Amino acid sequence: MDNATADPTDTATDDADDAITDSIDSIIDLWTHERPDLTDALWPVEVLGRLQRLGVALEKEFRAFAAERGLELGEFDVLSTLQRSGPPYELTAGAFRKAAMVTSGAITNRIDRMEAKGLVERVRGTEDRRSVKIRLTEKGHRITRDYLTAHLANEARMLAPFDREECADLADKLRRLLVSLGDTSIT
Amino acid sequence: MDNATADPTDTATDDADDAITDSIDSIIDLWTHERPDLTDALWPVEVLGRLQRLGVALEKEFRAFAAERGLELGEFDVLSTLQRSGPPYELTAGAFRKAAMVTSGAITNRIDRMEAKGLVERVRGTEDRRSVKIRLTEKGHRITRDYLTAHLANEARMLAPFDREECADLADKLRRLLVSLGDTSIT
DNA sequence: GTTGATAATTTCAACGTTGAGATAAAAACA
DNA sequence: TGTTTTTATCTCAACGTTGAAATTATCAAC
Repeated sequence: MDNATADPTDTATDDADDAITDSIDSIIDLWTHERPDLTDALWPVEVLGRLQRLGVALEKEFRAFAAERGLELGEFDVLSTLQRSGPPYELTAGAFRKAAMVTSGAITNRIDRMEAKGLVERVRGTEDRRSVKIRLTEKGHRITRDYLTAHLANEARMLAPFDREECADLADKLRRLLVSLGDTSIT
Repeated sequence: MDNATADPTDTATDDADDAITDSIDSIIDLWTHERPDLTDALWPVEVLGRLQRLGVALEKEFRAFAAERGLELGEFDVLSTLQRSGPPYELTAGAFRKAAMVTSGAITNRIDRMEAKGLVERVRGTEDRRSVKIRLTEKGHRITRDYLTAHLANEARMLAPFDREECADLADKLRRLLVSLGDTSIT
């Protein structure tokens, strides 16, 4: 709900421009008063502060959505990565590590749990026996299919404030930022 | 830490339009082939998938930046929240909980560590003795000041691909999304 | 074939967060 | 006054991730 200004001391701000503001506007407003010397250096916060906060908010949203369906967020990540890889619906642990941006220990842990749940199964590689293929089970397949439709509908709902053109423009800018941070195509 | 995969194997892309692609483009491409029935429902991923991925990437970036300076990411969060609150540079634990979007246990833990480091000190409220004021120490003040300048410079560097108008447009859209997700300021 | 280097995965302790319950003080009501 | 409800913080076990070390397998060179 309300962030920043835990104190009601902001009633002094009189330059009211009735625009709807979010928590980052509040934060920038506080900085402007406390450190006026930094006013001209605060502009990156308008973007990166919001991205940071959206990251936390979205993760919570998606985690709750997954929990309602008996899944951990990282587990859905593995399931959907497997399904979109296409037949035979199996990938190595290393592939998951890159796709999910987590360390190897996290992947081993996730696969352990998901194997216990019967969502995936480990298949030792026939050629390279160092690698282990993670294969989607029939149960995992079914759950992923059902989940995916609901997930996309939920995402569409979250983007209701935007029309398609705005979404496309937003997506383009976010892509440029991702690329500049080194998040290039996986394939 | 390798989200590398930046192999130049696409020097001879055959069917793609020469646009630079990121990991989300790859993911959407995979879905389009594996689940063509969902093609028209994938558009939210262009935005939310990128926001999710940017959230992870930015958190890693900021965490590494903090670690180089001997701070946990959450600790810098507390420090800067305190400093921008202005004199007397003290806030309650509850204020931090809202500002940082974390649970009470996390705040207690952070304050414990930061108190041990001498960055903040607990001051039991004189009026309401349930609440505990967290006050910035002189050492905490100094560290925050130094950190902040470097942090803003780092953020500006990350936004180098954009001009100011693009940043403003991006910020506006992100604000709208935050507000629609309930991240509003005091009205 | 044996050695050495490289590669993929697993193990495991340390760490931070979660979330429910405990503790304690203040406020509301009798 | 005493009782109940509400509010603020702390406690603590469970959980997932990290990151380095260990394990096991492949490959290259001799």
